[in-house]
Amino acid sequence: MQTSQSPRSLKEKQRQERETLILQVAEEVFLERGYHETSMDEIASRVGIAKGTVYLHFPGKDDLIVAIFARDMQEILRHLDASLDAQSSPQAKLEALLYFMYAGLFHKRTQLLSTIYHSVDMRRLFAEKGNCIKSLWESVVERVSLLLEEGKARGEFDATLPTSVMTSIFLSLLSPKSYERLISEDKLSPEDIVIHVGKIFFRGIAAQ
Amino acid sequence: MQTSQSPRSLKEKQRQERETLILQVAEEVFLERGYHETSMDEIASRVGIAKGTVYLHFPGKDDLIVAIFARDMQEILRHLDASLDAQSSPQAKLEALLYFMYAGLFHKRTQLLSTIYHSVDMRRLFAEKGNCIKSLWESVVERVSLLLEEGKARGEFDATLPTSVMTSIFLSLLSPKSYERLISEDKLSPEDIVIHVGKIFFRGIAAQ
Amino acid sequence: MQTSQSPRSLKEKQRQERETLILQVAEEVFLERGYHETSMDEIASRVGIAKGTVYLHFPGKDDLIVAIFARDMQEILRHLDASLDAQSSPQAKLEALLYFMYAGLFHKRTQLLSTIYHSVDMRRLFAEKGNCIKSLWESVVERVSLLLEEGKARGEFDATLPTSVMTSIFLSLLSPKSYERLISEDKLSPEDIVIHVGKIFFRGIAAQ
Amino acid sequence: MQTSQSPRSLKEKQRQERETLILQVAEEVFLERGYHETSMDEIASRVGIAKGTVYLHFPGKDDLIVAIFARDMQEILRHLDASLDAQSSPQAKLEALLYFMYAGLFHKRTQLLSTIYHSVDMRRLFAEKGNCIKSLWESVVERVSLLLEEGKARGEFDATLPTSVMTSIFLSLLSPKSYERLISEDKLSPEDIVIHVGKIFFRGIAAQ
DNA sequence: GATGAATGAGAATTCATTCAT
DNA sequence: TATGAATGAATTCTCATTCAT
Repeated sequence: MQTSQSPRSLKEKQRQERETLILQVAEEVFLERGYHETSMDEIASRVGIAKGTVYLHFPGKDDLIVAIFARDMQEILRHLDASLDAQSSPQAKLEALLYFMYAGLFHKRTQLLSTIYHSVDMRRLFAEKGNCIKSLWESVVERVSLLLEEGKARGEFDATLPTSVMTSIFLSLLSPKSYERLISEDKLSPEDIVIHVGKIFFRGIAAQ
Repeated sequence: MQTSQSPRSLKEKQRQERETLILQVAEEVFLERGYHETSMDEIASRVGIAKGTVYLHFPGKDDLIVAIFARDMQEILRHLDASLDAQSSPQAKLEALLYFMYAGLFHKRTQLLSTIYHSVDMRRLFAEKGNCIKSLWESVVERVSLLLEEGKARGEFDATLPTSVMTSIFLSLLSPKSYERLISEDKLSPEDIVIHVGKIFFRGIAAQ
Repeated sequence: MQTSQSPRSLKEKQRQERETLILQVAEEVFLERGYHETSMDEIASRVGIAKGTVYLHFPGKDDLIVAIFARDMQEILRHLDASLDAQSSPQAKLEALLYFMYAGLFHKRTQLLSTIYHSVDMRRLFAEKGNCIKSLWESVVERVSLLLEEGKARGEFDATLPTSVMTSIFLSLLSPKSYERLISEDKLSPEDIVIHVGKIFFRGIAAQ
Repeated sequence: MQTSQSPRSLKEKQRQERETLILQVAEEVFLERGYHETSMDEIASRVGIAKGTVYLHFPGKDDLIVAIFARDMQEILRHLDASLDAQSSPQAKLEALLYFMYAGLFHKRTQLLSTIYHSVDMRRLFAEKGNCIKSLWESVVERVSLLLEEGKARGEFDATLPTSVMTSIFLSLLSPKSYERLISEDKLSPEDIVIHVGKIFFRGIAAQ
C-alpha cells in the first residue's frame, strides 16, 4: 500500500517543487521584462526545462501569471493573518504590512504586483481568468479596511474620513516603483522610507 | 500674398488637426486595451483612416505613444506653470495640481500616464526613445519638490521629513486607478476624493 | 497659328526635358541602390518633383526602367551605326564598341544594363512589358553578329567557331562589374583594361 | 549506449536533411523568381512546411540567401581542390572548372550565383552580412589566379598579360545567362559551348 | 512525463499607385 | 498640370500553443 502511494506522493511532491520553481522564475522574468516582452521560451529555458513542460503545469501564459498573482496574494494574506493574531494596535499591524510589502523579502514581488495591477491589459485578463485573484484581493482590501475601522473605533484614526478613501491611499502607498528614485538617488534605505511613509500616512489619518 | 501662404498654412492646419485626432484616439485605445493589445490597425480604423496614414504622422508605434506622453506632460507643465503664477500658498498649488490630474478633464489622461508609468516595458521604451519625456517628467518632479520646499520654508510643512519622500508620496497619490472603486462602489465624486486625499496628505506633512 | 503652336511645342519641349531628367536621375538611383531598393519617392525627390509627377510621365515603376533601357539601347545602336559608317575593319568596329561600352561616358550605364540584364526578375519584366527592349537588343546582337561574320568572311576571324558563341562571349565581356576590382585593387585604367580584354578576345577568335 | 546517442544524432540528421531541403527549394525559387520577388511564404509552402519553420533554421531571409551562397561556394571550392589534386596542366584544371560550373550539375546554381553576383543590392547585402561569402569567393579567385600564374610560369600562357585581367575574363565567362540563347536558339549543347568558350579563352591568353 | 520541432494567426511596417485639390 | 496625402495589399518576422516521439 505504501509502495503504491509513496511513489505517487513522491511524484506529486516533485511536481509541486517544479511548479513552484516555474512560478519563481516566471515572476522574476516578468518583473525584469514585463509580461508581453517575456516569451514562454525564455521562462522555460531559465528554469532549465522545455517549453512544453511549462504547459504541463499551466495551461497558458495567462494562467501562469494568474497563478503567480494568486500565490503572492495568498502569501500576503498569510502574513496579514499572522500579524492580526499578534496582539497589537491596528496601526502597528498596518505598519507591519507596509514593511512586509515594501522593505522585507516581499519587496520584489510587490513591485510585480503593483506593476501589473496598474496595467489595463492585466486587469482585463484578471477580470476574465482570475476570479480567484479578485476575491483574494478583496480579502486583502477587506482586512485593511477592518483594521482602519478598528482604529477609528479605538479613537486612534480620524472617524470623519471615509474608510474607503483611507484604504485606497494606504494601498497606493504600496507601489515601490515610486520609491525607486529615493533609493537610487537619495540613498535612503527601504527601512527609512517605510518609516517616513508610515509617519505621513498615520499622521494624515490620525484623530484630531 | 495670402493666396501663396494660405494653402500652405491650410494644409499645415489640416495636418495638425489630423495628428491631434490620431493622438486623441490612440490615447483612448491605449487606455482601453493597453499598449501591447492595441494594433496600429485598430487605431487607424477607429480614427477612420488607413493604417498607412498613421505612419505618415508617426514613424512607428513607439513614437506614437511617446508623442502622447510628451503632449500630456507638456499640458501638465503648462497647467503647473499657470497655477504657480496665481498667487497662493504652496499647498493651494499642490491641491490645484491634484485636482487637475485627477478630478478635472485630465482624469483619463492621468490614468494612461500612471498605467504606463508603472509598466516595465514602457519604462524601458522611454529610456530608449523618450529622452524628451524623461526631462519633461523631471520638470514636473522638480516643480513639486520646490513647492514642498517652499512650504517647509514657510513653516507650513514638516521640515524634518525628507522632501524627496514627500514628493514621491504626492506623486503616487496621482494614480486614479486606485480610486476607481471609490467612484464605482462607494459612490464618491472625484471632487470628494480629491478633498479627502488632499486632507490626509497635507495633514500628514503638516508642521507639528 | 504660330502662337497656338509655339506654346504647344514649348510645353512639349519642357515635357521632354523633364522626362529626360527623370530618366537620368532614375538611372543613377537604380544603379546605386538597385531596382527593388529604390522607391519612387526617392527618384522624385532627387529630381526635385513630386511623386505624382513621375506618374504623369511614366505609368509605373516598371515602365520607368523599361524606358531607361530603351533609351540606353537606342544610344548604343546609334553609336554602333555611327561606327559602322566609319570605314574600318570589323575588329576596329567591335573594339570601338567595347571602348564605348566600357571606358567611355557610357561606362555607368553599361553597369546598369549588365546589372539588370543578369537579374531574373528584370528579365521577366522585360518579357512582359518590354517588347521594344527585346527587339532593340536583338538589333545590337545582330549587328555584332554581322560584324563577326564579316570578319570571318575577310579571313580575319576563325571561321570554324560558331558566330553565336563568339557573339555571346563578346557580349559577356561587356559587364563592367567584373572589372571593378581591376580598377580599385590593381590600379588599372579602364583604357588599359579594354585593351587587354580586346587583345585576349581577338586573339582568341583570330583565324589561325 | 547506442540508444542514448541514436536519438540525438537521428534528430540532428533529420534537422540537417530539412535544412538542406529548404536550401534546395529556396535556391530554386530564388532562381525562378529572383530574391525580391520571392516571399518566405512561397519558399515555405513549396517545401511543404509552415513559414515559421523556415525561421527555425534561418534567422531571416538574408541569412537564407547567404547560406545558399556559402554552400555553393564551398562546393565550388571542394571541386576546385579536387581538380587541383588531379595531376594535369593548369589549362586542364581551368577547363574542368569551366565545365563544372557551366555544363555539369552545377549549371543551375551557377546561374543563381552569377545572377546575384551582378545585382547591386545583393552585393550590399553580402558586404554587410556575408563576411564568409566574401572570403570564400576570394579563395576561388585566388585559386584561379594561381593557376593562371602557374600557366605563365610554364610558358603556356602569355606572361605579358596581367593575371588579374585574365582572371576577371575567365570569371566573367562563367555566367551561363549569356549562353542561354545558344542552347535555346542555336541548339548547341552545353558541352559544345564549353569547348568553344574554352578554346577562345585559352587561345586568347596563349603564349605567342 | 518530458521534449522541442512545427504551426499559423497576428502584428508592424513599407511603398507603388491613385486622386482630390 | 503638379502635388503629396491617403490607401491597402503584401511582406517579414514573432511566439503562444500543440503534439508526435
